[in-house]
Order: sequence, then structure tokens, then C-alpha cells
Amino acid sequence: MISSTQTNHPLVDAANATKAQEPLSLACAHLKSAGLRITQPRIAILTALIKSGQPTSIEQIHATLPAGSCDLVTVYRCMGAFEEIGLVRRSFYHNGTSLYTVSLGESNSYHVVCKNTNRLEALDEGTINELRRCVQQVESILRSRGYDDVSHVVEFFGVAPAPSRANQDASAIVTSAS
Amino acid sequence: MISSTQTNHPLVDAANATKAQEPLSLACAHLKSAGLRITQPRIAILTALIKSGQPTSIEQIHATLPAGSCDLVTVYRCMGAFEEIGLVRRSFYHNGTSLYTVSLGESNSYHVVCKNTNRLEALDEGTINELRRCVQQVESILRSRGYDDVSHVVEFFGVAPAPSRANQDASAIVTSAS
DNA sequence: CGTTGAAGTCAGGGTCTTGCATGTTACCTT
DNA sequence: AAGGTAACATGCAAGACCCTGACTTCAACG
Repeated sequence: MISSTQTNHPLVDAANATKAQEPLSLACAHLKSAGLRITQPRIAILTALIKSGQPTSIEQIHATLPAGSCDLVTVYRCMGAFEEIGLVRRSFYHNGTSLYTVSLGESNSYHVVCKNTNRLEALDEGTINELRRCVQQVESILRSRGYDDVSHVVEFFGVAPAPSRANQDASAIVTSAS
Repeated sequence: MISSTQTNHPLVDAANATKAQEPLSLACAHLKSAGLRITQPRIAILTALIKSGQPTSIEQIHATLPAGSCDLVTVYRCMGAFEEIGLVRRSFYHNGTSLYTVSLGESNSYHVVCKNTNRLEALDEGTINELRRCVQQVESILRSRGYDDVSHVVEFFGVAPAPSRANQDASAIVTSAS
């Protein structure tokens, strides 16, 4: 239910990496270099995650997957593994449910989550950049203090303005992973 | 069964706020002004929270309470209510478990949580201030966008340096509530 | 002293984890 | 290039953990 609209570009499926849609290839390379195997379910999950482009819950990912292409438990385990190798970043809804976003080199994006609807909306560029700078500084301080495997979670919550919500959709919230 | 240690000061109850050890009084005033009742369990919970001084899980709070002074469910409900009126801020462990800190006017503090031990350590003053400034700016932008009841969660995680951990203890992680 | 919010109790939901048998991948041999 | 094999990954079932609701009983506060 995601992207019929977004995905009708020419080269969209897995194997053929031309140059535009290679995020999947990148992700697979990441998997390989981390010593993880590239399996059907993992490809399906990563594809869904990439297509989504925003923090997505495990349930959502699972629901998106073709049919019974992959067990829910597998999605949990994969996300856990992906997070460990830094392939995805974790964030949360206000209720604590985990959300995941692929992390392929590009810089983090930060978002606001509506406390009522869990809808996501992006922050503006400038703000994101400043936040990022600030957060990275903290992380480097931590590393210099001896902390390992540093990551962070930065999320904003609020009740979105009810009336004017039709125009702008989801976006995201958080982030993690140094 | 509330505060034998903290509360044995002369004026400990709500109304008469002298100036030193009044956090409990302040908290009660906050409750009152929000239209919530000041009950035994709530006082116990707030006392525990104040004494702890750092993000604490609901389980921990409940374990701290005297004996069967208050049901676990009640702690959950109270924390929910307290969060709603801004009396406490919420944060999370890396696994998503909620933590709470009393929020009595003083400014937020930010922290690092060890991914392995869940131990907390404070960030340094300067960093905290910069983070705070940045975060507050984001929140004011959100409010101007029409968001209501704005809050945030900012947490840093990492694996703490194993050897040199004895000297420095817990601190906290997060925060929330505009 | 009465109203009404809050606590206690019990049951249930959602999210995530574990254990074990089976299936697949990736490597190594021929 | 084909086949064999060890190890990792998956599916399935059960269950742990954290949190929320419904309902009755209790107590705060006017």
C-alpha cells in the first residue's frame, strides 16, 4: 500500500542496478561486508524499507511484504541484525514502538511524530542541519570519553494541527547510530 | 510511609513552600493546579522519583516504594498522568523501556546510556546547554507550525568503557515535554 | 458528608524474544 | 562448473515482558 505511485519508475526491481536505484545494492554490500548472508527475506525487507523512505514499524514492514514472503519473527530478527551492523537506525513512536529507517551513508533526517495519529512530518533543512551538527558533536565527545558503538535517538512529538493536515503527510522522527 | 527521610523537615506538605527542600511541595502544587488529587500513592511515587534524581523505570520506582504501598498499575497510571501535565519527562532505555524524571522547572539534563548495563552518565554542562538551545528552537518552530503539546526525546547510547566505570555512576538520558 | 477522581484487582493486548527443527546460502572440493 | 557441506537464517510455536482497560472499592477535597 505504499508506493504504486512512487514506484512506477522504469528500473525498480532488485537485481538490475543501473545507478539511480542502487540503494538495495548498497545495502547488500553492507550486509556482505558485515558477514551476513543475503537472503530472500532480507532483500524483501530492505526493499520495503527503502521504498518506504521513512521510519517504519516492524508491523508495517511485514504488512507491506508480498504475501507470506517472510515471517514476522524474521522481520524482528533482521531488524535487530541490521541495527547492530548500522544498516538501519531505530526510532520510536511516542508509545515506545520501534521504527526503523535504512541508513545508507546519507545524513540523518529528523522528524516530528503526531502523538495522536503517529503520522510523521519532516523538519526543515536548516533545523535538521543544526541538530545534526549538535548531535554529532556530542557523539564525538562520547567517543573521546571511551564510549563505543555510539548512537542516538532524537525525536520530537506533538499533537499535529488538526485542520491543516491533509496537505502534508508523513515524515519521520528519529534516528540513531553514530 | 512517604518520606521519613526527606520529609521529616518541618514544612513538607504542599501549601507551605519555604524554599530549600520543597521539590515535593512544588510537585504537589503542580498536581493541584492541574486538577489532580494529591494522594498517598502519588506522594510516595513523587518522593521516590525526586530521591532518585535520574531517569527511573516504572519497575524501579515500584520496587523502591516501601512495601505494598502502591500497586504497579497505579505507578503506570500516575506516570501517565504526570507526563500529561508535564510533571515528569519520559525517556527510554535502548530497548524501549520507559524512564521518567521529575521536571520541576529546572532545565533538562541530557545523558548517555550504556547499551549493555543501562547505566546512565551525564553529559557536560556546555554540551547540554547547546543541545537544549537547539532543541528548544525546534520546539518553538513546531509550535509556530501549529503543533500542540510539543515534547521531545533526546538520548545518546553507547557501550561504556569497561575499565573506568567505577568512578562515575548513573545519570540520565533523555527528556521530553516542551 | 457526598461527589468524584483515584487505587486495587484481574484480565487482556501488543510488542518483542526464545527454542528448536528445517531450509538456504556461501564456500570449498572435485 | 557441479556438487557437497557447514553454518547461518528462517519458520513456527510458545511465552516473556511491558503496558492498558474494565470494573469495583476507597479516599481526597469541597
